[in-house]
Amino acid sequence: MSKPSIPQGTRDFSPAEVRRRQFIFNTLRSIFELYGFQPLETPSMENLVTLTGKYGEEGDRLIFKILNNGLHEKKDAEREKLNGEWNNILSRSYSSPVVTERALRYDLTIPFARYVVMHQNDIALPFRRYQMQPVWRADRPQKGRYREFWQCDADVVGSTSLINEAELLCIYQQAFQKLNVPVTIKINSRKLLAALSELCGMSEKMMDITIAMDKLDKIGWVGVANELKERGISEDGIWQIERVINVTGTNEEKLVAFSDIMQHSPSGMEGINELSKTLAFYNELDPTASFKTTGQDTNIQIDISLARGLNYYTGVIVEVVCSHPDVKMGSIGGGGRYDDLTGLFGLKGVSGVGVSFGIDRICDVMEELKAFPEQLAEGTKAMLVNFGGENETYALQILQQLRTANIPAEIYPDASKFDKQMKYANRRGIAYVLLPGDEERQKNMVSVKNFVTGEQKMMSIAETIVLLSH
RNA sequence: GAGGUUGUAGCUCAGUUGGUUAGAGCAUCAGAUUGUGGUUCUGAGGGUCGCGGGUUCGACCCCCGUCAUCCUCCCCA
Repeated sequence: MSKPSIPQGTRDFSPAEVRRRQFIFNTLRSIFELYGFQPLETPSMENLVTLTGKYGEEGDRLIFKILNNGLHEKKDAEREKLNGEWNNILSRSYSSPVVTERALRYDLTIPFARYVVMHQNDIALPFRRYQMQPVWRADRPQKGRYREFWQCDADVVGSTSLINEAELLCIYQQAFQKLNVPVTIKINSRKLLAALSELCGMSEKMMDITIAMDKLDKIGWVGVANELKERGISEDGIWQIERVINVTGTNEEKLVAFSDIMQHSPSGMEGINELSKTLAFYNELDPTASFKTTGQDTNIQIDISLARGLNYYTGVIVEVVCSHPDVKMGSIGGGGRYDDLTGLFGLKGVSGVGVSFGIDRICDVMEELKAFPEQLAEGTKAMLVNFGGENETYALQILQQLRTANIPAEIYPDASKFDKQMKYANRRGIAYVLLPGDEERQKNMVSVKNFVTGEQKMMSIAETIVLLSH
């Protein structure tokens, strides 16, 4: 009598929830297609070696590994070896191809890079693809964090043009506009972060600096300064960082201030130039232009404290957060430029840039904001009541005609009590109930009851089809 | 890896300082009503109170352990 359950961090989706999620998928798909991206799907599992080492130390630990099967066929000697390896795995963070050589995908970017390398002769560069599939992480679940969740990614590989960055910003902008979610799009460059760590005289501490700075929103400058200290950043370094963080104003003003501070850093100037060009391209393409009165008020903001976790980014990085004051949710999307992603798999010199939508969080946010359109509940339009006997046969004939006319319809499969059938139709929210009884059958008609208004009228099948067709 | 929350019927939850046979709403089934639902009334079934141990004359309640859950930190979408 044990109650059934599902694994931690996973969810069932009810019919209504699936419809809401599909609304998001459909919206994104249409935008991706509009911008010329092509669909791609990759397997749920990858070879473990494809994934390890790509997401940093923390990321590696969160990869779901798949136990090898077919082990019972092993010879005794191999089984003994297996036992040894198994104990190793249990005792520490260790993996062995004897025990596990596959893993569930952790994101869509690395499998995409793997795909590009494997199919480099088949694809025309630059290659633009979108991908909407679930990913898995062995994280501790909590609000807005799941072990199985969906990502929708759009990436371009084989082009270093910043037009790509600008287009991806447009995609973010247009998507969240269509989804009715107010957002702030933060933008930064890893090159600025690299320059900043040079400025501090500690290039090797770039990761420490960026991780600490990324918490600015949460713990404030004092908290960040403390963390920087703990991470071994010098007083002078902290002062340099404070100087940069204190820069405010419009994007243009920030870029001017940064170029003043970083004028002697080639990498810093490069980052500034990238951001400036990206924003210039964006202004030409801006899908929200017609909604704006001036160019001043933009939700795309340069944010020097933006870091992004994945360590393969090298250039422009972006992150999307919901800007509604009542919504407390981490980032709902992110992405950036990775100069040498495919290099990890042996294909040098192919630069890529991409963005990702975190569907599950977007769905949670839209739920909270009641941002879904009302009319998503379209399902069965008409239900035929089952009166049994000859009337049942008659009902099936009507049902077939309705479906031929492309009207979503169903019959109550059992000749149950009338009120039970009516209650069922009511609970399902079906718009029309059709009553094919003795009288109707003899006249070759059917009584049509509108379940919203309660009105009922007997009419021919042809008239019924006309009524239900819109 | 660290800290906290919760666990009682299929679901959502009450349950007094620790006291006899653990309750409600919804859902299910049956009936008032074999052609009229969303909104009526009546009745029925359904619980090893997460699991294990302890304290006690007596435990859903107190203590210890354990498992599950959700949340916070870390990290991330």
